[in-house]
Amino acid sequence: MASPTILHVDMDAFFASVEQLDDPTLRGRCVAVGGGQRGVVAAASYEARKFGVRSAMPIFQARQRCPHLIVVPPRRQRYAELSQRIMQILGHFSPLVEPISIDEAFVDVGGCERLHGTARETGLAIKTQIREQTGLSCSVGIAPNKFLAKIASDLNKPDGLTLITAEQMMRFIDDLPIQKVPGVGPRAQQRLAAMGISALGQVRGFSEAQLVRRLGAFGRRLMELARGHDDSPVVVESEAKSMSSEITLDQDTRDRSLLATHLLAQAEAVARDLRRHQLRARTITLKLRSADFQRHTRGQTLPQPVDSADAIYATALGLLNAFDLNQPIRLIGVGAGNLQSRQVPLQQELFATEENQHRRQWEKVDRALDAIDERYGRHCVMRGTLAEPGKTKK
DNA sequence: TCTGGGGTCCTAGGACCC
DNA sequence: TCTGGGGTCCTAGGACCC
Repeated sequence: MASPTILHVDMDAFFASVEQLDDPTLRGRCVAVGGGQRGVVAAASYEARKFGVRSAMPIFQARQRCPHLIVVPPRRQRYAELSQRIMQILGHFSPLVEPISIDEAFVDVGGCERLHGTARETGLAIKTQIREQTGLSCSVGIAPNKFLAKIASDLNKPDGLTLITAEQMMRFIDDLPIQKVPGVGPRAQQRLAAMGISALGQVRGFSEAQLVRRLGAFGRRLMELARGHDDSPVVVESEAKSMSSEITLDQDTRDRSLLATHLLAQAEAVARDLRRHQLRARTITLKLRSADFQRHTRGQTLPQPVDSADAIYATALGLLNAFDLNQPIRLIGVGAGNLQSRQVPLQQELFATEENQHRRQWEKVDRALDAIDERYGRHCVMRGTLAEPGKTKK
C-alpha cells in the first residue's frame, strides 16, 4: 500500500496573520482583511472567527457579528513576497513542490527520507522553518495522496500536523462529510443529498453511471476518491491559462464612459501582466455583473494574439458597446485567455500595413511605460484619461 | 450596507470542415 | 429532398476554489 508521502502545507489565516505579524497592535485582536465599500472578508484572524466572521462574508455582516472588528485593506504585494519565501523553504525539502494558491502548496517527499527523515519529521521541520523564517504558522496534512493530504491539513488548524496512513485511509473516507471533498460545493452537495449521500463512503453504493448522470465528469472523479484512488501527481510547473482584472464599483452605473474608463485601466493592468510573463492573448473577455447580481461575459477571439493595452481595450470596448445595459452594472472586468508565449512570431508582423504601424506605435508606448514602471514604481505615469477617474474625453 | 478579485474546469450549442 | 457523423474551434454560462 502507498505510504503517506504527500504533504499539503496550508498557511493559517494567511492575510490576517501577515497583518498581525507586521503590526503588533493587531495581535490578539479581531482582524479581517478586506474592504472597499462593498467588500467581503478575504481572511479573518482566529480571534475574529470566534465571533463567526468567515472569509467571503460581506464586511458589513462581519461587523455586525463582531462590532470591534478591525478591517484592514489587503496588501497583495506583501503577501506575494512572503508566499515566495515560503515556497522557497518548501523547495529545500523536495524538488516536487506544487503551489496551488498564494498560501498553499503540495510537497511530494517520496524518496527524500534519507535527506530529511520520515514524512512526519519533514512536516515538523517545514513548520519550524516557516515559523523561524517568516514568523507565521501553518498546518500540514500528510497522506498517501493529494486529495487526503489536503483534507488532513484542515483537521487540526491552526498550527497542526495530521497524518493519515494507508491503513486509516478507507475508514477516513467512509466517514468524510461529502461537502469536505474539494469540488463539492453547494450545488453538488444538494444533488448528492438528493441521492441520500452525505458521506464520501456512501458514494460507493451507487454505480459510476448513476453518478455521471447526475454530476457529469465529476461523478467519475468522486467514485475514484471514494475508492481511495487519487494518483494525481504533484506538478511543479503550471502555466497561467488566463489573466484578468476586475472591479466592483462603489455604485451601480449605466454610464458607458465611466465603464470605458475602468476598462482602459484594466486593459493596461492585464497587458502589463501579459508582458511581464512574456505572454500574448488571443481571446479577450468582457465580464460584467449587473445590479441583479447576474454575471455576463462576452468574448472575442482575435486572429492574432495581443499584449498591448490598446488592442485589449479596443476589443473589450467593442464588446461593451454591443452589450445592452438593461440593468445598471456593479462589476466590470477584462480577461485575457488563449495565452501563448511571446516567442511565437506573429504572422502579420511580416506586413507593413497601416494598422500594424499604428499597433507598433502603441507597443512602443507600452514598452516605455513598462520601463518607467520598473524603475520608478507603478502608476508613476498614466494615461490622461485615467488621471481623473470618471472622466473620459470625447 | 447584500454578496471581492483572481483563477480553474466543465458543459452545451452552433459554425465549420472533411 | 429528408436531414451521416466526427473533430475542432468559438462562445456563454455555471460551479467551484482560495
